[in-house]
Amino acid sequence: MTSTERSATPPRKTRQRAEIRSAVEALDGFATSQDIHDRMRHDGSAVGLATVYRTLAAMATAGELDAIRTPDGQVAYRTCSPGHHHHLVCRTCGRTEEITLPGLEAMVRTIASDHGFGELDHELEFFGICGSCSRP
Amino acid sequence: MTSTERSATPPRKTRQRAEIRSAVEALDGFATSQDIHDRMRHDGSAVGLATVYRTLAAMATAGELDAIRTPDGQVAYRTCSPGHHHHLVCRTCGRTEEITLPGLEAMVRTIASDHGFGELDHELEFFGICGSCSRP
DNA sequence: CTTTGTGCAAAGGCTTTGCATGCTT
DNA sequence: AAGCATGCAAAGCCTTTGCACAAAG
Repeated sequence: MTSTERSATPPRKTRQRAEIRSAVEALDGFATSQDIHDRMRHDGSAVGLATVYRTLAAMATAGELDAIRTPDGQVAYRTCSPGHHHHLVCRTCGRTEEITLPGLEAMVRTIASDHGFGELDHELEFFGICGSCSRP
Repeated sequence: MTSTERSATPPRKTRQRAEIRSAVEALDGFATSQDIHDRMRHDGSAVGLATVYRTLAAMATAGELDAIRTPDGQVAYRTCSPGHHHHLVCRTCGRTEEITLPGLEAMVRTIASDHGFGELDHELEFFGICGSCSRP
């Protein structure tokens, strides 16, 4: 059931995968698979949409990308340290800022293990109204 | 654009709406529109799925419910919790535990205002694997 | 009586999947 | 040569929407 593959075959090096990686790394914010596909086509590379979906999902699973869900339900990816920072998204203009919550990690880990939970996935995004939008 | 209705017509009192409200309030965790629809049918009430979707969305907009998105993209609702607590959801068995993150509120508020953000909506749910599921 | 809510079913949008072919190893 | 990766298109899934009827105010 659960993916307990011992050592999955390493991904093959293909032109598409390389281009997709470049496209994602060129982004500074979050982008959906379709956004990335568009960007790539605009950039001259021809890659199938399905491939973009598959590759991004795989990269996210491999921990190379972070994936979040936008309020309207789309999946957005971003290259970022799978490390410890989250995002503050303005739900009016969409502007995104990175934030760090010092101490949160430890706090959560403690509480989680306290409840017997493991493999904690801290999907943790904040949505608010940024200064420009709240002060007309 | 933004819903700045001065005082929209108050919602009418219908049997369906009452039943939907009961169903949602009877839940302790999160439930999708379909979950609630199932529960209701199981409970003997006949309400259209579309009505459940519409009603829950309306209640969420009205601030009577909180809505989050599960990792797999569905919208889940819960009755607005009076206090500041969040949830730890097992992504294998679905079991939900309430957790409190002492100090988080202040932490977030500080950081948010630091970035000029207001009306912070701290939708903050954790998904992990509970003890029973990780230890077969 | 007028207006909003409900039901059913079809449409919509994002994402996944099947299958044949191409390319990596 | 063998097998994963890719492409295309079709299918899937959750959710929304149109329209006619029933119910609330």
